[in-house]
Amino acid sequence: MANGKTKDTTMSLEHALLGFLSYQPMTGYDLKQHFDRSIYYFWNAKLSQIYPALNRMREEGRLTMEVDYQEDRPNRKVYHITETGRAELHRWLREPVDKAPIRDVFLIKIFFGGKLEKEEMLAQLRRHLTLHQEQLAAYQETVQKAIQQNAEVTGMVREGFFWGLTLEMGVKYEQGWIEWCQEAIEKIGAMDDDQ
Amino acid sequence: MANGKTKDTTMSLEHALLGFLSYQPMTGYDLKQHFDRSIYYFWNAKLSQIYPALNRMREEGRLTMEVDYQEDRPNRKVYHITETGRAELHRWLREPVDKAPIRDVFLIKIFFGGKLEKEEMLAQLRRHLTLHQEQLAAYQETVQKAIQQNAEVTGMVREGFFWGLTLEMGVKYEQGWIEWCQEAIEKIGAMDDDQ
DNA sequence: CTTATATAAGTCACTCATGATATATTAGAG
DNA sequence: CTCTAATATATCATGAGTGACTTATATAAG
Repeated sequence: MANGKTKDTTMSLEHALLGFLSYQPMTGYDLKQHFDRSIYYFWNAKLSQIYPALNRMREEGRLTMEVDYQEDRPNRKVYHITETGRAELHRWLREPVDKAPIRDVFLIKIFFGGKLEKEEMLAQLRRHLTLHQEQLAAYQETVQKAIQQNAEVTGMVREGFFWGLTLEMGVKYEQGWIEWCQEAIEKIGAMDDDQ
Repeated sequence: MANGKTKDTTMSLEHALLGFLSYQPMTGYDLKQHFDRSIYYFWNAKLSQIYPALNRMREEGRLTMEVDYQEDRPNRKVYHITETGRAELHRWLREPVDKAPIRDVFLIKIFFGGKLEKEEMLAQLRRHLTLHQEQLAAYQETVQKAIQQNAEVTGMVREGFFWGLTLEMGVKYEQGWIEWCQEAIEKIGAMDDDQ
């Protein structure tokens, strides 16, 4: 308790917002679109979380806000990152981070799977296999192209490389689950029915 | 809004507690030990979460509580699963579940990695590679043995099979990360320094 | 002789995140 | 001609989870 200020080492949402605002000024609504179109598969937030976060960061001087008056539509509150904000983003990006805990409800159901009939368990596994296969296909089709296009249009080649890296992790993750589901289905299929 | 009661479709912690209590009656403290020694790598909880959860479930009739008076130690509150509790556990286990979202802070840092110097990025990746290698080793040594022993001692062979399945997923998960980190380090190493 | 760990039970304040709801306008589909 | 989706902002209730703290006693390690 020597340092007094605990501040924050995490605050992932706020830093993700800073990250997008470091590319260009945006409204809360715009930011939500960016989440939904790029990092949604490993981080996302509702508008009800984004707006208070922007206000907090404005109070801390990491952002400034400018009102874009519109006659036919609701006014846009456009947020700009400040130098303080950029410095904080860079500080946070360099800071080491622990690996994320898994926290998967499905694995609890597998762990206590001995309580279920063979067929009930297989139904759960087959359903999950399909979900992961669909997600993999989505990554390889939709997201892949979205990232490529964005990198080309904006000319952010270096950035595009890192966007691609996260996508590759997503692909690897889904492939792992698919393999595991297939192996598990095989093993359970080979089990004695009375066991 | 036709059904009135929203109740719960998730409530994973409560059902995990029911799962362990379906093996044998236990105290809150015992349950915490079981979490820490088996499913901690994909689900865990603090005692401050477990105690209120047990009280809620007792009020709902899924558990009964019996006080085990001790002279030299604090009294033990031993929780027993009821028939209602067993039925609810079985219902929940059969219920289909969505795949868990990834939610990994490290991937946010990778996504905005274009802001960092090549060496800063490599430091992050090397550190993460080590973390996942250590976790993999822990799974293959400690956890593997713990599950095997428990299955043998308790004679829960069928259960042990499912415990093993979750561990295999843990291993696959870590292997995926390790491969990805190695590939990412290689690619970044091969990048032009001025890029 | 002191400190740390294990056993055993909790409470309380706080953060993070979700879901529901409100308000206001326009463009487009049925 | 009505209804829905999209644009844009925001509040409120609730739930899940963490961390700090409290109260005891027994034992093991330094």
